[in-house]
Amino acid sequence: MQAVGSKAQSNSDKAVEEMRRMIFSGELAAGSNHLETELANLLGMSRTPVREASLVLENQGLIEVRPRKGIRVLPVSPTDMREVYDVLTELESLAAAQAAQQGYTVADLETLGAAVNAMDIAIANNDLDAWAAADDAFHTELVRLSPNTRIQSIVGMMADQVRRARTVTLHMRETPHTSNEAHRAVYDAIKNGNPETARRVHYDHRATAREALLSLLEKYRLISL
Amino acid sequence: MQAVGSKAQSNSDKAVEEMRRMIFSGELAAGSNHLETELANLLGMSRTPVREASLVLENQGLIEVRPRKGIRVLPVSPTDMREVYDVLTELESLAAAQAAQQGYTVADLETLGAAVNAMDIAIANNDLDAWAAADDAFHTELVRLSPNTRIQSIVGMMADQVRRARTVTLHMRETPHTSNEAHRAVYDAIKNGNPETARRVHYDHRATAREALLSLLEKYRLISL
DNA sequence: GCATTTATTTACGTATGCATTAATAGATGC
DNA sequence: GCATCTATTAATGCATACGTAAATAAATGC
Repeated sequence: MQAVGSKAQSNSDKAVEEMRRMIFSGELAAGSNHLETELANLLGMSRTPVREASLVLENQGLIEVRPRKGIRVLPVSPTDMREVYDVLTELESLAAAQAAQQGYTVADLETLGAAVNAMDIAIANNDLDAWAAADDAFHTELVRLSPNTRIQSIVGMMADQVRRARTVTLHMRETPHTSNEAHRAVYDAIKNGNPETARRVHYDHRATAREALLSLLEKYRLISL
Repeated sequence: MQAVGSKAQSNSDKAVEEMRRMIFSGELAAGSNHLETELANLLGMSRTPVREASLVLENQGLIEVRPRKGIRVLPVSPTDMREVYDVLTELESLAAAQAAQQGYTVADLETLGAAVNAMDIAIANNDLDAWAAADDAFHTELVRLSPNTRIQSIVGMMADQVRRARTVTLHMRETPHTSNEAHRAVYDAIKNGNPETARRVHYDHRATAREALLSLLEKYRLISL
C-alpha cells in the first residue's frame, strides 16, 4: 500500500520536495549559491537526482542554474512581485468567471466556503498565519473550480512566489479586513452564477492586493526577498 | 568565438532543441511513445542528457514521462486548445495594454510593424506559411514589448501548442483577412498609446480566433492533434 | 608592484554500470 | 479453456567514474 498524502516517490521527487521546502523555509536563502555536491550531501543522495530536481525548480522559476557558480535561489524583487500579481490578476479572474459559469452547487463550493469562513475566524482571532493558510486555500480552490488545468498550474507557480514574499511581509502590515469582504463577494458571485461579477470583484481584489504589497515593499525598502 | 544564433550548447540543450524540432515536425508523432534508450540512440548521445531534456519538455507541457511506458508526445485536444487560447487571450491582452502604456516610438515598434506588413503581403500572395510565420512574429514581438518577463515565457509555451495545432489546420481554413485588420488595430493602439483599446481589440481578436479554430476542429472532427 | 602567463584545482556534463521493479511471457492448477 | 502464480525480460532510477573546461592560485616577466 501507499500512504495517502505522498510517499513512494523517487529520490528525484524527494529532492524537488525538500529543496522547495528549504527555499520556502529560508534554509536555502534567497540569493545564496549551492553546488550540486553540497546539495547532494545535504539530501543524502547522489548528484543525479539533485540535478534533475534543479531542472524542475529552474523551470518553476525558483532557482537559477549557473554552471560552476552554483545553483542560485532566485531573489524576488518588487518588479517580480508586480509581474507575478499581474499574471495572477488576469488568470485568477478568468478562473473566477469560469467557476461562476459552471453552475456549481453549494456542496461543490464547500471547500471554497470553508476557506472564506476560516479567513473570517482567523481575522477575529488575529491569527495571521491561519489567515495566510486560508487565503492560500481560497485561491487554490478558486482555480481548481475553473476547468482550465493550465491556469491551475500557472497560478500554482505564481502563488509560490507570493508565498515567498509573504513569509517576509505577513507580519508587517495591517490585518487584512477588506480582503475578506472581497473573497466572500467572489464566493457569492460564483454561487449565484454571476461570471462577470466574479471576474470583476476578483480582479479588483488582486489589483488592490498588488498595490498594497508593492507600497509595503517600498515603505520598508525591501528590494529583494 | 560563438555563432550568433546558438551553438556552444551542451548535449542536454541539443536534446531539448532536437526533440522540440522532432515534435513540431511530426517526426515524433502526437501520442507516440519513445523509450529513453531509443531517443538516446536517435540523438547519438547517452540517456543522461535525454532524461534531462525530457524533464524540461515535460515542464513545457509537450511530453509526458511515464516510467516503463516511454516518453509520450502529448496530443493536443480541442479542450487543450480552448485552455491555451483562454490563457493567451488574457495574457496577451495585458501585454498589449502594457505595451501601449510604455510610450514606444515608431522606431521601437519597427519589428511589430514589419510583422503586420508581412502578414498583409502574405495574404496578398496567398502564402499561408509566410502568413503563419508573420503571425508568430507579431505575437512574439507583442509580448516582448510588455515589460512582464513572466508573460513572455508563459505565452511562449502556450504559443508552442498553437503552433502544433496550426501545422494541421493552417491549410484547412479560409484566408485570414479580418485577423490582419485586428493586428493593425492593435499596432495602432500601441503606437498611439491607447492601452484600453489595445487590450480590447487584442482580446476580441484572440477570442474570435479561438472560436474559429474550435469550430474548425469540430467541423473536421479533429479530436486529437 | 602589477600584469600576464602558466599550473592547479574542482565543478560540471556525460557515459556507464547496476540494482530495482514493472511488464510480459510462461507455467501450473483447476 | 481460464485464472493464478512464477519466471524472465528489460526499462528505469541512481550512483559512480572520468574527461573537460572554467575558475583560482602560482609563477614569471616587466
